[in-house]
Amino acid sequence: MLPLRSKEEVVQEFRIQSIQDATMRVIARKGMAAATVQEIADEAGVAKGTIYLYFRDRDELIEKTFEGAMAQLMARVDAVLDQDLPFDQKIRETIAAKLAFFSDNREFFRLYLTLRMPEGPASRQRRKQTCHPQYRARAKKLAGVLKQAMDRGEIREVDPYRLALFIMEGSTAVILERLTEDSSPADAADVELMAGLVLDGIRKRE
Amino acid sequence: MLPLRSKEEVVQEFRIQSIQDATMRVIARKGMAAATVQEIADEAGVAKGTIYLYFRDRDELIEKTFEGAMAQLMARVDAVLDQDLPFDQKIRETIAAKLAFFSDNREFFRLYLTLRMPEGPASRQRRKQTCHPQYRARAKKLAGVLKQAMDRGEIREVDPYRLALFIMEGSTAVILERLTEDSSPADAADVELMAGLVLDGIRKRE
DNA sequence: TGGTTCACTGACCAGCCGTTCAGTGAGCTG
DNA sequence: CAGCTCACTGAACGGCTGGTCAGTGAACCA
Repeated sequence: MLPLRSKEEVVQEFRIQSIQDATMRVIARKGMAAATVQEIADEAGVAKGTIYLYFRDRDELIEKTFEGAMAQLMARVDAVLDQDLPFDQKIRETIAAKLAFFSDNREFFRLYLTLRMPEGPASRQRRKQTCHPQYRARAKKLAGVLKQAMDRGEIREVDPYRLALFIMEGSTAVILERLTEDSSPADAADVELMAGLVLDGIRKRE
Repeated sequence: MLPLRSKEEVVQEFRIQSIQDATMRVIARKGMAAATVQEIADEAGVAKGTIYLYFRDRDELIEKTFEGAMAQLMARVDAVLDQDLPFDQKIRETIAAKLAFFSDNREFFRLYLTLRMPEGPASRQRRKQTCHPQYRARAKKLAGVLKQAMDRGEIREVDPYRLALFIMEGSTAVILERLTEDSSPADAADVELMAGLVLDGIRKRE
């Protein structure tokens, strides 16, 4: 019975994961720019050089780390959007999923903040462009769902992409605020607050 | 007849302004972290040392620059909020003011993005904490206006602060998108899109 | 058990950038 | 015009950090 992964592969994967986890923790503490390779190495319990066995350079490390975490969030949201649910339920669950994700990965939210938008044009950055990855892709996906609802006449017609941005960013802001207050009021109430705003906002005018 | 400002003061003010303008341009081009003092000096047409005659260090330079620009935006928004207008008009004009400001200072919006939220906890940052200044103050001011409208029964009751955040960030996202597309569709339409969403979203339920 | 491999280590290096400060010269003053 | 002032300059400095690579030793092999 052959194992699916060789022992080496398992070890390697474990290392990569440890280092990425450490990266997230350090960035959560210090912020993007101040996170040094040395500190990440210390946090991961390895030598600095080891990191360069698994990642080409600091930029790749951060990019990969971010992509990994982002993929998790997207997977959760996509799971909701792809389900066959009534429209308003999708909105509610999308928001709830995002909220749950940020609660699970409190530390991650700073990384998210700093990477959501690119820092400058591709040309001539001190640190090579550190991706703002599937931000648009996510917005477009939501826009698609909204468009469908418009076509079915469930909500009124507006520019779906801008509406998607408005919803995404608005709800993110509230969610982040919720995390910044260390208090943790009932999640459900927050979801209802936001979903209510959005759904009333785009309801057909009589 | 004594001049209100001595010649020296005028020159000094001019220098400070040139340097701050240059700072904004460089940050707009390169992003926050990659903006070096040397390049700012070149852009302003002065020697690197000169900058240190007017600003304690790089952090103070960036902070002051940001505060200056921010004050402009706040002044415009405050002007609207303090007027004696019907509530929905205030929402519309607030959004319009923000849109106009970002249009006038396209370059500024990157600075805004990077500074909107703090990068990390005060402790042990490579660059000393580079302020996220009156973000909360602005949100609270808007929250106050919303609260008044609730008290007067014009809109339904929800947590005013979170509502304010939702509106601010949602509309900012759309405005930034508008600036990123180089196209410049009619401003009025965008204002109506957002104001419409918000106003319907918080209208009293029948 | 001696040999070989190779993941891992961490001292070291090179370059970058914020900050300083001795020097310069334009402009004022007596 | 001599002398002084002081805003301004930019070469030099020092600290920091990303990236390197010769060395180490545990694990495996023959």
